[in-house]
Amino acid sequence: MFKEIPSKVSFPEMEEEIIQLWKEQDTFRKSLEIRENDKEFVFYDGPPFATGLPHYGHLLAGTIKDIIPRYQAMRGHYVSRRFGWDCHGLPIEALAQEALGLAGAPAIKEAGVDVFNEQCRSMVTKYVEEWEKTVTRMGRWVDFENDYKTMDTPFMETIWWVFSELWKQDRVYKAHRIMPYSWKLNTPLSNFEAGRNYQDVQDPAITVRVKLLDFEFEDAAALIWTTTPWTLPSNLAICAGPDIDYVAIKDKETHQVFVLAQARLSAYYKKEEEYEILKSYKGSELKGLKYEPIFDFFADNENSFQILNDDFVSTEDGTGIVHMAPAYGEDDYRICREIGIPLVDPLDDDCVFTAKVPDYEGQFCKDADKAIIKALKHGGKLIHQSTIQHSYPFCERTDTPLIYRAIDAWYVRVEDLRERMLKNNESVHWTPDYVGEKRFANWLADAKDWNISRNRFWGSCIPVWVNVEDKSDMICIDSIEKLEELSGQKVTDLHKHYVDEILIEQDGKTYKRTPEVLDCWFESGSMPYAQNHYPFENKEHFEANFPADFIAEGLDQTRGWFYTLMVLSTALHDKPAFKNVVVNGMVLAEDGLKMSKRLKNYPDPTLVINKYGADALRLYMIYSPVVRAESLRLSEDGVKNSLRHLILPWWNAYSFFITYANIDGWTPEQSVPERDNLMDRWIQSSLARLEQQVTDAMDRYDLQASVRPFVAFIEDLTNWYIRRSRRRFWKTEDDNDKVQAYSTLYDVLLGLCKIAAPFTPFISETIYQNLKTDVMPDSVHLNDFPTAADAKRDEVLEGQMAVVMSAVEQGRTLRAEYKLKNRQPLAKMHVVCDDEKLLGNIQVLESLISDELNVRAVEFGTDSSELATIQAKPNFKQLGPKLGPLMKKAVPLINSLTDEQIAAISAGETVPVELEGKSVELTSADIEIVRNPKEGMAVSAEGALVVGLDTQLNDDLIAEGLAREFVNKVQNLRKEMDLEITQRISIGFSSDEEIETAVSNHQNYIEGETLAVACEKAAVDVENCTELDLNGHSCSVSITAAD
RNA sequence: GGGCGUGUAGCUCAGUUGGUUAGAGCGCAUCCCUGAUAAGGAUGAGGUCACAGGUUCGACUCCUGUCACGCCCA
Repeated sequence: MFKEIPSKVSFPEMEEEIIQLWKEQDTFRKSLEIRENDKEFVFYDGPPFATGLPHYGHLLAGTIKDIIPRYQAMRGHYVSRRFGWDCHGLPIEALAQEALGLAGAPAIKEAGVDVFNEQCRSMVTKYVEEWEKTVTRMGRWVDFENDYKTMDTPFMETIWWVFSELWKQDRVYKAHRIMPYSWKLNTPLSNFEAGRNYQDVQDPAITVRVKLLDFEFEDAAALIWTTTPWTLPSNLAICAGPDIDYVAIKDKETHQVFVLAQARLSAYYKKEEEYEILKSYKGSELKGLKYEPIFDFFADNENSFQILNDDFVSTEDGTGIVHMAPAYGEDDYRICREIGIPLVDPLDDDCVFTAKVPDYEGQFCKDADKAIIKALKHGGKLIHQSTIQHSYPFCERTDTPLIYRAIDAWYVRVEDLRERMLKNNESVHWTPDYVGEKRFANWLADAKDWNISRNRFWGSCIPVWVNVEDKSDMICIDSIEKLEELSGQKVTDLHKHYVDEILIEQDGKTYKRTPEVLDCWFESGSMPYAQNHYPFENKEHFEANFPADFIAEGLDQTRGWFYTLMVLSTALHDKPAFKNVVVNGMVLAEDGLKMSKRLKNYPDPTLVINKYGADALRLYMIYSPVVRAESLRLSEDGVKNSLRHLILPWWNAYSFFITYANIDGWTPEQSVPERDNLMDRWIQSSLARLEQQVTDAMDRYDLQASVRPFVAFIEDLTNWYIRRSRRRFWKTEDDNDKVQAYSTLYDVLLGLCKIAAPFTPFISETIYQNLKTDVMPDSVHLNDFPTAADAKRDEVLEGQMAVVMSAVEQGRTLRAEYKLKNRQPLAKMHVVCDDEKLLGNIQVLESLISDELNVRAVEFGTDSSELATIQAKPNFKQLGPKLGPLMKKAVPLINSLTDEQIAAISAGETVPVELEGKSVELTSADIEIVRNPKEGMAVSAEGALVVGLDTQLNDDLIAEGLAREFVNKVQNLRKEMDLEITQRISIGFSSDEEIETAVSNHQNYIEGETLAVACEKAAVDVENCTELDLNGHSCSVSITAAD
């Protein structure tokens, strides 16, 4: 006996039970153990920041990261799945700052880096429990016990090793980075922090003339515009856009010659009469022109004081020529660095001018604006002066304006790796392909050196110790052992507050660690090595299992994890770090906007799971374009739909099986291998097809395509196989056919569980648990994925069935059209097809058609002329290339071919047609024959198949129709009375003569269908009788249970 | 501003190497069936395939441009 299925099933509750079962039986661990000696399928988990609760993006990625490993495990691989936690970086620092009430870097330093870092450490695990709960609830199998944390000492030690490898390759260098800087706090801020306090301010906006040297016009000057006059003493270049149009003009009032962008003329002159255009230039033509330094503090600076070109220049404001002070602007820095202009920074830590600029020494930079403007005016260099109101970032803590300036930074040289990275990327299989071939490849082709240092606290430290006397003298540490050896101290923790205390004394020199920590992307990119503590441990295992077979993350990781993995694996091993990658798109709210806690525009994930179940949510997400990097508008209705559309029908099929198997006492031991019934062979073939389709798609990592065939299969199973086979399970005699039916449905349901197991692990398990025998593995997930599909497929039979289904569909359409309800039997149906072979195929399945459409006989034939007319249509695909431009003329000719001509062509003859004086021979391949039902007949035509219904009714048919009507009403009454399916009854009825005759003529049928021991004309018992309407005849019926 | 992607029915999405009647589900309407019952089935209405050009005998599909949206970068 199978376990009875409760009449009301709650999928979420069922899932909770399965989670409990897996926990008790330790199924995940078992699934690993049974594969221990098999080939590894290597999966890397990209570590999430656990600074909040998981959202749909995580659930989606988690589902993908579950399905593929589950599938690969069932395909016979050992798939270890270690969860990863990203512990370092700003998100967690922000939480710690909040908890400690510290508003910025100086406050942290003041409170003590040790206090702060320990706070971070204690908070990392804050959400771990919730994460584990949700991830587990989604059905994801992942190892939380052997997880890796980026803050673990072994992990951090490997980070040092990775860094040292780059160092050895001379790939690490120090340069600058332009960052927002708080002069009040003496510290750089992250761009993230700077973005949180914008204020509207007024700044001076001045236009300055820069005297051009050796220009074709005398006394000519380029005009530049700036809102930061204090950066002008540090001006080292000016920049024009290469494609922007510039003009040299003569100011009619001052007779001076100015160069500026043509598009900006109107900003400086109200009328065209005020100037004369001398000549036009492209920005590229101005490139290289020298000019006289605005101030002479740095007049000797290398390569300086020339016009440069860059695309960043716009003509939206200013003059179209941009002043460059490389120490104070990101573009300035980048462009000047490319050309080899060393930066100058005459400000001290407080942003006060130093002696390098003696005129303004001691003045705070912004306060010097006035004096600088005055000096410019004095020197005749100021052309225009105004003020501008704009929004500008301020320091959160001190409410003082931030200064963008060059900060010391560490870089990894990446630009020379571009070609190797591109080559390595070619061997990666991306899903979808364009992300790798276009998006990622483009990004690699233009890769910039990677800034890996952060002026923060909670992170892996840059393992470089610098000679306090000579900053160019540095020692790179590659292991704990080495640091202990050089410092003579025991090293227990690699965080900043520990290692900063460690000094190295060597040859009488003292070395102190550089204060920066590493970008946490450096850690995620090092994860393949660091999670294994490579090369300190697991050396062989790592090397045998690198790169990973599979990773999966969101599209936003193109420049994140995917990139850093590629940079480091290319630098260290000249290989990609992963062979296959699935890129998912973003999950949006139903309104197409980002999900927002504030707007509450999305349903809480937990609520959705508890309402519809994780399987439904998994299916919904996977069966959508979001697994192909497109965005998904998540809708609760969609989740509901996947439940109703796939899970419920599947469950109903299973429930049907259990109900009848238990009634008949059928058990798997009674299973037989024979399949005499074509329906049985057909559904097994369908299952085999499903198996093939899913395997194909999964091997391509195409998840959406893996789910799609389930829809068709569930349809086949429920709406054709079971519906058409129900009677085989109901019939009372326990014959061979019935046993085969049970055997088939059992096999199919069991097979379906296995194929669906990676996608819907819960319902698959639930059904499996009830179906499995003692000799089968304890869990569906411990099975091998079915792969014997080829043997079970019968494509001929599948084709036959498709035609039968088409015939039935046409019959249904005709019944609907002629308002003949299915309970009314019809005498005859015509199925006509001039393809005898095809017809023969259908004929085999005659009973399916007659049964389904409730017709007494099906007449098969090859001559459709009585039912339909035929017409020829051109076969465009065939004729198009043959006729070319004559095609249009040929269409009406072919449409009007006579029946005789069509018959001749289809008989294999060729028929000549006149086209523009040319004769064209039409062959059977050139035309398609279309059949049109004759008017006034119940006929339908589709392709080669013509179906006709005999709509004539006689007394006999009407009587049978009434009997069926009678059965239907009685069955409804049984249900209303809540009778057991197997309960026997007695029927008493009273009605007119026609009904009486109908009932008595079909008494056996009625009693058989309704499980009645008697069905007799009886006096009406007013108490227990129900008044029925049988096709217009009234009838009183009373039903009583018969022992 | 740049790279990539997306735009097909009211909604969510399919649509094979270009072939003339562009499909499915949901929703809606009408009907059917009900011993699978949180069911199931059929039929119908609903589309200038974002827009504009081009290539072609023929374009949802290929090319160019425009617009809208998304992701990343600047």
